[in-house]
Amino acid sequence: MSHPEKTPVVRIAPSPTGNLHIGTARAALFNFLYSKKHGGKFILRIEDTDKERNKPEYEKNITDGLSWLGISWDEFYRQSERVEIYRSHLKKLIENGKAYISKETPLKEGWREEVIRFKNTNVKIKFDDVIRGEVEFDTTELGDFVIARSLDEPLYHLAVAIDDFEMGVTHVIRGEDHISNTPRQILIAEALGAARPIYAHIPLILAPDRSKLSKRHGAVALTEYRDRGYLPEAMLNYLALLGWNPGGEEELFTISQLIELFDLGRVQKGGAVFNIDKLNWFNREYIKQSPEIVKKEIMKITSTDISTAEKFLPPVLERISTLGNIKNLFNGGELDFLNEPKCPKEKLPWKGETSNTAGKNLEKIKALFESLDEKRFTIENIKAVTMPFAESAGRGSVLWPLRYALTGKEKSPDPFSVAYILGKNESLARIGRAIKTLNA
RNA sequence: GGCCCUAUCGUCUAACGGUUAGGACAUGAGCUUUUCAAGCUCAGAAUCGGGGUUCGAUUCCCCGUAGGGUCACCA
Repeated sequence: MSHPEKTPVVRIAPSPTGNLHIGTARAALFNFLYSKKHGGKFILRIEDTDKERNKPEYEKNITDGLSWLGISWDEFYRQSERVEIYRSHLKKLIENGKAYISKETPLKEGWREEVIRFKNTNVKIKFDDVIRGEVEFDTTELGDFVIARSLDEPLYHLAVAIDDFEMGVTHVIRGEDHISNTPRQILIAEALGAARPIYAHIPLILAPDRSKLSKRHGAVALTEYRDRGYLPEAMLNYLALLGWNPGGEEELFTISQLIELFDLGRVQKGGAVFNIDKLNWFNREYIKQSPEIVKKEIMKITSTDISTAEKFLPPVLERISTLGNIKNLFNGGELDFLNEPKCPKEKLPWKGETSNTAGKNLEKIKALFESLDEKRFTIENIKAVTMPFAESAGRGSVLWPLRYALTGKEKSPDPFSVAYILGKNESLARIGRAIKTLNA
């Protein structure tokens, strides 16, 4: 199964009637991995035969999304630019008696009085699905289905069959929702005299309620995830492992490793629930490997310089699963302490202790901080000078007032990290103000 | 409803018919601890049911059951 006789030609065929769905993105990924692994060709074909519902911005969203993921295509087509090809095949089908012009009584508005129907031979169609094995349909129930509104207006099944034929597509790797379309397309392909491609129907991506993932379940557009601050490597890795896995216990893979390992035969049969927690985990893993991106984001949000961003990096990395989370951290979140904090007198002392104690402890800290020159004002050194005193006077008694004086927040990173980020002068200034408050 | 597909922890999944049914995410507990986050350790958690085949079924077959997909002059 993983040793095709000929060089594979695969394709992804989205229609520009909506943004790139993550299910389509995953289908594209499987096609891409398969073609790269076997030195084949990957075609992007925009299925825009429905003039009513197509929009150019959706096509852009599709190409943007694929490019973002790192999926590139070898050939690009638009069905709307291929009417001549469909027309000539259609004519031939009619001449051969495989299709015919049919007079109709329109049942719906917009329906034609004349369409082109496929002459169904009412046979049983059996095909071998790489993932599912043998699948059989009785095509009798399909009747003489409509394949075109007119010579210049082909419908989906016709356009697909002709294109797959003309483009030499060897493997059709697509979502399971297409499985019932397959017999129709096989029928048309046979009438065309085309070789039958190998089919592989991959399981659907499901919502938590196990229904087909759709907009009502939240974000389904790939670019939404991009915009929320997921990294393409994380998304790619997660999507690849949804419904497929290489067998071992490793889960983190680069795209080239995925190409190396990919095997259609190991694709799962059942649908896979899209689990945002797992995606977040992947994203955290990749964010940790991309500190430069995080630094830039910090600089943008806090409008500070590179050295401050650098100092913020560790606490930020500990707290985010997406780039989008960074903003919250600095806007009212745990790292929002760059501006001068308001420290009410009653909040400064540790549990059940007096302002007097808090004030005295802060005085001592102040002296300890002053003993460090600016160059030596690092997390390690701050901790080294502070901890012995904190141990003797009581950790909470010393460290809570210190942390609160520096941040004015119930929740924040530890006081040593905060002091380091703020720097010696600012830290001393804040401690000084807190002492004043306590003495007032 | 017809047709088709599917079925291992809550989720993603591993296990050429022979394993104490493994891992990851999530969850819970403990450790650490000034708050928070992180980290570390541990724990709970699954083969849908019933029949076969077999010395032996998660694995193969059949029947149920459940879930999903699809039934356009959309793709």
